[in-house]
Amino acid sequence: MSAVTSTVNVGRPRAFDMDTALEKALEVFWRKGYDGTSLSDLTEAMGINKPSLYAAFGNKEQLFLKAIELYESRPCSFFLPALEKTTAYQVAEHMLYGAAMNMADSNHPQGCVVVQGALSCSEAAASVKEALINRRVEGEQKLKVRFDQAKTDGDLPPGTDTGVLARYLLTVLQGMAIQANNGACSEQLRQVAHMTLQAFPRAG
Amino acid sequence: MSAVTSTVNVGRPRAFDMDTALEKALEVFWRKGYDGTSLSDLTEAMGINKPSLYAAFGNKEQLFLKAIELYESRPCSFFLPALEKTTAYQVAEHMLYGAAMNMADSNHPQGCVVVQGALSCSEAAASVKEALINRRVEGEQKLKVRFDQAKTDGDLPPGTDTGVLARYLLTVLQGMAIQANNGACSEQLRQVAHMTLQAFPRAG
DNA sequence: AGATATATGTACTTATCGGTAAATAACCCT
DNA sequence: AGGGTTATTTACCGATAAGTACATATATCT
Repeated sequence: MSAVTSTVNVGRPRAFDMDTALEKALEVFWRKGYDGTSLSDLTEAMGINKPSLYAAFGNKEQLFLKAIELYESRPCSFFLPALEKTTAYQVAEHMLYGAAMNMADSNHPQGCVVVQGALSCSEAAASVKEALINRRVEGEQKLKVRFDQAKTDGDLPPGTDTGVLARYLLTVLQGMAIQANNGACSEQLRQVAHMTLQAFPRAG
Repeated sequence: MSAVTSTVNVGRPRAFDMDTALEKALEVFWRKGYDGTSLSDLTEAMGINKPSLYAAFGNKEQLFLKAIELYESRPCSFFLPALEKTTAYQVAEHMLYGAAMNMADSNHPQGCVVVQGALSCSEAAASVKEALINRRVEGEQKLKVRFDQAKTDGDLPPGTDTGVLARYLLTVLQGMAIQANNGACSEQLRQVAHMTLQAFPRAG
């Protein structure tokens, strides 16, 4: 009776788990980038055939975007949780050390898929490149807003340019993604995190 | 008589200028990355046909590597010249402000082709990815050596960890490449450069 | 049991990928 | 003018790209 698509268990059940298949797709996109990943790479890693992929996820682009969503909502992600810390300094600290830990973790590809998934790319990938830029810019904006709050909280000096501070932090984080791709280990990234905090304005 | 390939003007002369063709190729690789660039993209931009490209430059991979060589030896490149400055601080300053100027320059693609040319890529691009990683790591090593010199010159405090300092600076520079791709303008990158120098140890 | 609905595997499509064979054109040297 | 050498053009190669048609398999609902 309902006009919306029913979600009852009718028809042949899916033979694979969508979440784990999406995890596999994320892993491939992360390692090879959008242009560098073929559908064969994806179906092989996900353990399904192309028609199943298309039926479940739409197409390559939509699969990529869903993988990015998964990436950002994973338990091991560090960006949004860091915003919850009580002071601006702690936010920065948590973000930088979280990145140092996560980006060089050998349990998954190095770096950050939002940075390296479609940086320089073909015209076919232009829309996903834009989507990733938006994610990065929105993250920077969220951090700026958090720092604005910190200013009214009094844990940042009144004269602080929160936009520059947020951009500086994001620049280092994005640079750490490149460093991780260079082969830098967590300890080396931690040292960079430590130096970065030297430039951070302490509680006024 | 000579055993080496003669360079006399024998045979039909090349109808295009190799240097300007290589500039065009660089521009395309810079904008689209190695995987994202097709031979059609290249031949169209360079104004030549595929056999001419292969005869003059070998293949796609060799053309890419030659384009990178050109990139690093261009007059507007800022990394190596900065190493010539007289103090460690001036080296850092020159490098950071040079990057701010160059990476957001709208006369060419944004960012840095050594960073974004083959970050996450297909297996076909694995060798060029390695080549770019080597370039980045070698740049970092050169900067460390320069800072070691600065330490003996007495313009860095004796306790300075030059490896960390070099890595910190490279991290920011590589992050600035991402920021430029995000659409950041030179002035915004200059602000990041300024903040970065806050964490820099001043002359002891 | 039979109808309906969804998922699956196989095989296919069209387009493009990187790369090349072969014929022709344009130069220098004798 | 003719031979030697190299560049250019056109047309092609096999492989792979993303995406799909279709027949079959497996579930629920009546």
